Amino acid sequence: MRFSTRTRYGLRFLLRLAQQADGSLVQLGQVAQEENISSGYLEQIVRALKPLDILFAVRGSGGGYRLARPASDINLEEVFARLEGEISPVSCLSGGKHCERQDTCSSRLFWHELDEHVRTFLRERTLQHILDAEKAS
Amino acid sequence: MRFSTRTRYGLRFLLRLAQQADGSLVQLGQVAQEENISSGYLEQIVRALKPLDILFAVRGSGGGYRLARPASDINLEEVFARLEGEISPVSCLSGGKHCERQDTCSSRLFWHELDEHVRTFLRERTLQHILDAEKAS
DNA sequence: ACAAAACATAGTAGATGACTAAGTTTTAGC
DNA sequence: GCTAAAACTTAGTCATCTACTATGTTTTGT
Repeated sequence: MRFSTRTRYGLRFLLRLAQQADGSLVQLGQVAQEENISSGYLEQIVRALKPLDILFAVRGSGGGYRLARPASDINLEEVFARLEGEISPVSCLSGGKHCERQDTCSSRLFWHELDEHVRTFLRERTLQHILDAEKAS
Repeated sequence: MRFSTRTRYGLRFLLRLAQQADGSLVQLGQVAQEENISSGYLEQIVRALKPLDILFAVRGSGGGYRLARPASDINLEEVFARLEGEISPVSCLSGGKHCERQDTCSSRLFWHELDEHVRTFLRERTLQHILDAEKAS
């Protein structure tokens, strides 16, 4: 049940942007250096996040990224679903896939509950929550 | 965050044993056939569960498996930890591994919370719970 | 003795994860 | 306009892991 580096790096990147309370631009290359992540790899990850409309990018020299929405308005379910591909613990819960064992499967309900449990946790947590928790500790 | 077939098949096998309310023996080959799982693969999985002392095996002709403890006494955390290898969502939470970013890592606390959230869910759920939930639906 | 079961190890093909390489496009500053 | 710095994009690669298969050995009821 391990999350990929994609998700971990992506989260770190977003947190880095969220830390700029003034909404100033942050360059991807700088984050990559600070966090010891290959910048090429991080670019792929950031690209995967673009369709979510949580990033605002300025191209060209002097450009960079900032959050397109307040950190308190970006929950982790959407982010994770995008980066991880699928959050569901088992494939029979996702997409339109139909499992022929569906009717007799005694564990299906359990997987569904676990799925909901994790989703709810992620949905209720925003980037701002993580920042606040960090400060509090 | 997908669970492997190891865990899914292992869970199905245990549920199959739990269904024998009278504690009668169930053969691995039979379960493999019923559930459409390769018996060789299922054997590996079952072997991984042995150190947990939740299985009682009778060898030789006419042999089979049954649960060594009541289904209500087998929680899913121990089972999953065994089959999945590690439940933790990120490696810096598991084992003695030390992450050099530990002190400055703003997401570490979050990962820890998520880890605990899932573990608690699994710990509070037993094989019996799953059977009961199935009957109720 | 034989068959049926549990027990055990090694090997393998395909998928996936985690990147690297090699570009193109946009824009600020000179 | 030229240059440099940044965002943007695609394709390829290497190693690890998943999900098996193959091939046994050992135990035990009949």
